[in-house]
Amino acid sequence: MELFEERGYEDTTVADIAARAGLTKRTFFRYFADKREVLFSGTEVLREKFVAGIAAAPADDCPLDAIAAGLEAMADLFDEFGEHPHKRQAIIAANPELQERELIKLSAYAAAAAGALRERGVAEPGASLAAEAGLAVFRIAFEQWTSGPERQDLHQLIRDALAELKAVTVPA
Amino acid sequence: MELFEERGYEDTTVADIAARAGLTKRTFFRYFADKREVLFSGTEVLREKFVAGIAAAPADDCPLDAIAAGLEAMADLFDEFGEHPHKRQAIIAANPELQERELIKLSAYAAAAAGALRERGVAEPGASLAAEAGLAVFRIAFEQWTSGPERQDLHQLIRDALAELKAVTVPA
DNA sequence: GTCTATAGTGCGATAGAC
DNA sequence: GTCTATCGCACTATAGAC
Repeated sequence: MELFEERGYEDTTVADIAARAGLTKRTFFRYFADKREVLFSGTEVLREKFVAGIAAAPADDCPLDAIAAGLEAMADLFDEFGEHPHKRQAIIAANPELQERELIKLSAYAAAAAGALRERGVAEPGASLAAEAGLAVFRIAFEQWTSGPERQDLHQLIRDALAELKAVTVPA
Repeated sequence: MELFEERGYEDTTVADIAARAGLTKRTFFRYFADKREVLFSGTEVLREKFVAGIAAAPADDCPLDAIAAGLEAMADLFDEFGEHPHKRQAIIAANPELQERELIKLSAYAAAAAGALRERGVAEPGASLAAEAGLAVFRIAFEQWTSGPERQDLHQLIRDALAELKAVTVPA
């Protein structure tokens, strides 16, 4: 993170990162599958919270509301991360290759969420659709949270986005 | 496509591709920003159809239905492509890096669709949410179309997925 | 067209923990 | 003595500079 903030992601080589950590390039690649992954490892906690939140949602929640419960559970974690998510997101926003990795991670979250819904008895393709729609809610809320003017409440942004999604899916 | 089908994407080098086309590696990179892009260039037509379809939707369509109209317009094109989309998708499905590129392209479609909705007077963040949800519909329908058992109707799959999405967003 | 930097891999050597 | 982490080095392919 220090190096990425100093010189930017592209101008930081894996050798630079390894040297700063007191290791060699070879060892870096023992821990991270590729250079991008260094910014994305350690996010398994988020997915676990997400999935657990879906499982713990009230049984009579509709699929999308169950996903929303998972998103809010996940949002709890962000409250404890301080400035880190904002800095990290700024780096990602500046690099298309990092955005690609971000998208595939979110896509994995959607797949996990769809699985959690199926556990609740939701059939396909409804489970996958609700999961993807829920992730759309998260993307928009998170984007507002990181790029927005001041310290906003991520939970509230998620709830607002969810209501907004429901509003655009019914005839005007 | 020939080389990718013969040896797989990973085991085909840019030099191989260039040689098969009677060109040099350097010329390949004049046409394609990177190796992956060779499978994704030429898709601008799809996005244009998509956006035009949204603009042409009935004025009283709700945002999501306008997106659906765009998706169906885009689906018209696939009817003319024969076996190509299925072959292409099989190659993409086998390679995570290609999936990343696919996701960022779809994300660009969503951004374009959100723009088209704003042209129709839909405010943010509703426009982006409807666009992302609509793309979710496309992803699921397209996935069924390419991986499904037999020659199915993409239009019908899109309509079904749309109905399914609406169903999972309302209380049970 | 040439030349170079960097990502990423394969393999073997080495050192330390238990 | 075994197991594991790091290292060193050679090598290929992408990608970009000139």
